[in-house]
Amino acid sequence: MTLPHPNTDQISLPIVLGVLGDPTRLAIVRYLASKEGVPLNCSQFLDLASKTNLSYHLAKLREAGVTRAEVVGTNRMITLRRADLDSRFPGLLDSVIAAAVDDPALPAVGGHDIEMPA
Amino acid sequence: MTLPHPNTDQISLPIVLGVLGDPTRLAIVRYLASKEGVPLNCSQFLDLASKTNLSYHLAKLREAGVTRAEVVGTNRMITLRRADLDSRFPGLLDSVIAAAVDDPALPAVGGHDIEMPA
DNA sequence: TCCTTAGTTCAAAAGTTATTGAACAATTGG
DNA sequence: CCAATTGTTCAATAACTTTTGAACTAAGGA
Repeated sequence: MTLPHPNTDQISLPIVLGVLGDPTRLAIVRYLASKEGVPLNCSQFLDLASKTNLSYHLAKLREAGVTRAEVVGTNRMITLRRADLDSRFPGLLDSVIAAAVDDPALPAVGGHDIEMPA
Repeated sequence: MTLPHPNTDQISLPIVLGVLGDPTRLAIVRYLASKEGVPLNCSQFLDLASKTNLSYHLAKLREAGVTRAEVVGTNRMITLRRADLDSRFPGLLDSVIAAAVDDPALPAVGGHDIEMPA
């Protein structure tokens, strides 16, 4: 069970820009960047949209080549395709993320802090 | 007769990305970047779309803060708002343009060379 | 003034994207 | 096996975007 992803050389500039031109998806990318290395499942993003709608936005990000989704049990572990994006469009992701970090208009993931189980 | 433009601090990241996520508009921006310093009028871009449609795309770019349009007689002289974009989103425009220059899928402005009057 | 050039505006049509809820599938833990 | 968890798919709808042609404005040159 693997999900379809474009190869690095198939990643399209206008498609990536179009996909990032949505506040929900930009918020997802910003959060992924802030947790780089930590694979996150889809439920992390339920602050941003309904489950169904997240499935849609996460599929857009994956199909554009911005994220990778690995199936682990019933979870999809989502990561940024940073190395692929950096090699395809040098500097682009860094500048987008830097700008997104400073954007107060973007919705936030996890307004309340992560709870540790007791 | 001046056209409405956002202030630098009103330029929105998702709106800019969304506006650039269109091959016609990305081709316009790429061409403007290749002719930086030279103000171009709208007719330069008629290779890319009909006059009416260009008016629409150029308005989108202007309203997003990507370009500036100055009214000179019956012409609108279009320039990239590079300094404003660089200050608002450092590195973003450079990386987008660098990637766009290498993108063979984008439509070209002026497939034939500019004709000098005899 | 009349004609041309440059570009806009408007309304309609076509196309695309986002959002929803209900139903579904697959894995895991009890 | 059963129930819960995780996420997808589907069809419908709503909302937005793109494209078009016809009509228009405004400036400039003959």
